[in-house]
Amino acid sequence: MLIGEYIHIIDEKNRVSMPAKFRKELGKKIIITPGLENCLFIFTLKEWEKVSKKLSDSENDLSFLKADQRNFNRYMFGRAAEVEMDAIGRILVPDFLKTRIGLKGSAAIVGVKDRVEVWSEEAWSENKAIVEKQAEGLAEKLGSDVK
Amino acid sequence: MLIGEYIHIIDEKNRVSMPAKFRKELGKKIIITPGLENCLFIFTLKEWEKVSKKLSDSENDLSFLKADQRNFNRYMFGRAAEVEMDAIGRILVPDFLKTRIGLKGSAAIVGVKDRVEVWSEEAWSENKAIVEKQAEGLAEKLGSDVK
DNA sequence: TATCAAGTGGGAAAAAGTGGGAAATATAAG
DNA sequence: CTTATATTTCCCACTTTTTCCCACTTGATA
Repeated sequence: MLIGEYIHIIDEKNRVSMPAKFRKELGKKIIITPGLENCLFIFTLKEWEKVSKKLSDSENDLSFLKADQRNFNRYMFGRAAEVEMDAIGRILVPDFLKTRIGLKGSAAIVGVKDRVEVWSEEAWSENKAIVEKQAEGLAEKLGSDVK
Repeated sequence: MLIGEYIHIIDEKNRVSMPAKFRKELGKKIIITPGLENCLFIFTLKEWEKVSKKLSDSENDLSFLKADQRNFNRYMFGRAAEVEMDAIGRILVPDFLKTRIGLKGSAAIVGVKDRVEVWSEEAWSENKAIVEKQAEGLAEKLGSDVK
């Protein structure tokens, strides 16, 4: 399972180290796409397989209008890139994705179960602050509900 | 069952000894996450399995299409870490969790049935004082009620 | 007092992360 | 088509962090 947050540098060559703890699960090749809320999504090839199948499945219950769905698919597929890690676990972030989330200097690499998210450090801490407030109610469940 | 409180030092390498009495039940690998009221939760892998299954929408492969779900998953998984005990029962507290609860110097390690909580010593004694007061009131109420 | 278990501290080795140069490839110009 | 220039890829080296191991201390026990 991909969990935890790591702050890594993105260098002048657009390289970012994947946390060592993620590497085995991610594999050599990964898919990177624009995400939601100003971050990027990274999927394993396997996970991407699932996701893309679901997204393009006309039987799905996404309750999108067709035009919306087409546009969303353009968004997800049109800007997805397959990237390969180098020998020491770094990936190359394509320029248009980097620009899209205003990435420079430090990036937050966050494991979210089956996917990895890439944030600019600032955006990540902002999002954290917001979510923390919202999540207090939910978090209560975490402590007491579970048996 | 995990019970009792222990005050242990967190050293400059962010290591904390798990109380000897907890070690067997916790196992070698544990999951540590932010908890409620400014403490950290430690779960066994088994317990974590339950918690995460229950709280994340794992039945839905496209849970990332829902904003609430996205943020909750970030909250759940993004700030969790799997850590392994060293040969003599210490764990490494990730920096971002240590910072979150203002941990330094001494930590209170508290068994709460099937999880362990980690507090900064000060926060723990404050919390204890509050709870104790509440408990007195509660007991009094119970005593006078039952007649 | 000797012994054992638990907790603490620290040095050395290994791993992870970062930076940069050289080789290979691609792009553009003549 | 060839040469020159820029970009990308590959590899090596440095630095920092993490991990592993050993030793000391304390307190309880026999």
